[in-house]
Amino acid sequence: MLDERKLKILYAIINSYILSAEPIGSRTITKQYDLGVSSATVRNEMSDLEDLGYLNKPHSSAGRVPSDKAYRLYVDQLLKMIKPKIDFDRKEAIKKTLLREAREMDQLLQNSARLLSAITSYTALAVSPKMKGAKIKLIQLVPIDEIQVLMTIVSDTGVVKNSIFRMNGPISEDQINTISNMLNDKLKGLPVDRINDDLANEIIMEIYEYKNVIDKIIPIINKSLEDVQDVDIYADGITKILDFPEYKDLEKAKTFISFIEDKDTIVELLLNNSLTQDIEISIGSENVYDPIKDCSLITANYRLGDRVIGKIGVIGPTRMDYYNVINNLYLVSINISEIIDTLLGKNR
Amino acid sequence: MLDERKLKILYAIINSYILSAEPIGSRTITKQYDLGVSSATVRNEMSDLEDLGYLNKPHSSAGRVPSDKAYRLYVDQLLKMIKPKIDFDRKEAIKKTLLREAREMDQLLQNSARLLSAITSYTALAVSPKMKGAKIKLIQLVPIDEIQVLMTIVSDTGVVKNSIFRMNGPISEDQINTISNMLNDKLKGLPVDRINDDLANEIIMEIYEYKNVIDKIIPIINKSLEDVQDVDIYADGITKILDFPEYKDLEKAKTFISFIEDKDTIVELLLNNSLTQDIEISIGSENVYDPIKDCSLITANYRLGDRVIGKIGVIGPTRMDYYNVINNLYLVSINISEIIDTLLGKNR
DNA sequence: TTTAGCACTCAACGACTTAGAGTGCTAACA
DNA sequence: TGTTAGCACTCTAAGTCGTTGAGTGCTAAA
Repeated sequence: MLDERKLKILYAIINSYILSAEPIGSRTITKQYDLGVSSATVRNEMSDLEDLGYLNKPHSSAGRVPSDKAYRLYVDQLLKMIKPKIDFDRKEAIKKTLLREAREMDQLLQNSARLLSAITSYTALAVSPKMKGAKIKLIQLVPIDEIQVLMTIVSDTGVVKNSIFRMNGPISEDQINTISNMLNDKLKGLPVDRINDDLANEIIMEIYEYKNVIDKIIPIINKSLEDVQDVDIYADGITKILDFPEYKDLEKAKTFISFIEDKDTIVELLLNNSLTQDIEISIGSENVYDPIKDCSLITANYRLGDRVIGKIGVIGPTRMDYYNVINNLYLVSINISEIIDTLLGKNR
Repeated sequence: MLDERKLKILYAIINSYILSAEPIGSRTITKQYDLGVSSATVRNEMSDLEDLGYLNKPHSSAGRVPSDKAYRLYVDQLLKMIKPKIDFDRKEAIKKTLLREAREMDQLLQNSARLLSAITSYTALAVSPKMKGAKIKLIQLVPIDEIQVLMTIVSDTGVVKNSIFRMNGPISEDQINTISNMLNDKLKGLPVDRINDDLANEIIMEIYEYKNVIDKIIPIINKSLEDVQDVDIYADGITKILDFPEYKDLEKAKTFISFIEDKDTIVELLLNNSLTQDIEISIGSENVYDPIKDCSLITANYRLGDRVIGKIGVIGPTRMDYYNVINNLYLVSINISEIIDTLLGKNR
């Protein structure tokens, strides 16, 4: 669509703007890049690029700024070239950092967010493996005392969730154990979100002698299972956004930080888009949520085996260093998948 | 030390400054408060108060600003008058809000932070019950598969901690159960921080037939117990600090937010001071940590029975609305204690 | 089609002025 | 001796104004 010279000029502007955050003029381009044409020519081309929607002018006597459309073009190009080459030394170095003091999933993800934010100097996000779609590996009830019972659920994605509930009346250890075994037999291997009323009734039929107890327990379990579906969010480098001139405005900064602080929205942000692409990028106005309509979000999946179970992401101004972010996000994500495999793998 | 008129003028200045955040001049005082003297007299008194260290001047032709010493005087006075009266309607209203969707400890504390921040319009903090000093109510090992074992520890403060570890080789369910029962017998009722090498050796002696296995498990358990001592931090309203004119400076705002984001420091901040006083206040330079040397921190304890197990707090500019904060913090804290008692109580 | 030249635009910056709030001192007063 | 009116003085905040410089867009020539 764009001829080669226009593309060259556009990329030059994007590169300069990513570095300087200041509107780029025609002379800056001709001085910094050897295009073999004069600034007047560049000026004409820039005017065309503006008409085509790739550039914007903050005001009539300022230079040009890339539009979201320009970044989109640029990023799509980038994605084609970036994937094939993985720097293995770099990958192993990242792995080493990720494993530092990370014996469990939560520390692994915490480390990932921290590392990503440190490398990229943007805000980094990570979401813990989602229970939805995960299979129950272990469900267990343990009496804590006469009326309190601890329910523990372990998923095949390595997530452990606890829930304490109280019975209406005393209940014996034997009763609890019987029910616990029963539940385990029935539910092991099932997807978490398949536990519904029908299944509950089936369980009740099976151990009818404990009907009274089960009747009381099932709704509690169901309620607990709702909580169990919760995922955790790890965010790091939230204040880094304040370093960028586009966020020198306090009101903007506040909106952004509040947005990142809101766990529920971030979960939606990360999990509500498709899980098919390895690297997902939404630029500026492509974002659904108002507070980040002048940010870009880049996310990557991590997996257990071949199943996508969670996401990590980086969010920053639209003029972010896409190359650096995409590269590192990708490296971190495949490292996470590998580490999870060694933590949980070998045994499905 | 200060005569009555000086006190009256000082309090007037503090009150005005809390509201306006702007240096207070002698005329402002005489207009807003009926002191029965002229601005010239007030001027003389203010000069004295400055010499005594209760007031500061931003520059020679500006009004005066209260010093930390002034706030300390003011707050100590306030504390004497505030405690006795508890508004029971208000207390119950707060309780209702705290209990909304709060079936478990983490939600209760989350709600507390949210509510406190909403009421006070400052940043609110809550720390989950500390394991240190808590007694083990239940410790349990469950095999997840051939080599993975889930350890669950429940404390009498209602904290549940999980830890998954892998054995070097396969281990039978019976073995795990025997060890689990053994540990439970030995450790139940003991303070978490009393589990050390001596005790480990004792346990090993007792079930010598499993020595090989126990030898492998004990260090893993010890390592896990370290993690178990971790507490969680709930923060809410971090960005509220940006609403105050004293934080219009981006660099200051950044330092503050980064400080609040650093979980480890916040844990120290909340737990490292004495637990004896119900309400603890540190004003400006009284704070140990540089980033909050122009903030005031007010904390309150919450309890299980008569044992202090955690803290909540509010942090804001030194010119905070101490009366409002102290009052609400106190109400929230006694509500938390009451709710914890009904959640865990009756059974020590 | 490209380019040199030039008039025009506009934000950013510094210099300057003004307004206003406040202080501190002095001298008079109760 | 404490209080107060009066006044000169100080200093910041806000507004005005000209200047600078980067940049554009148009025109006409190469």
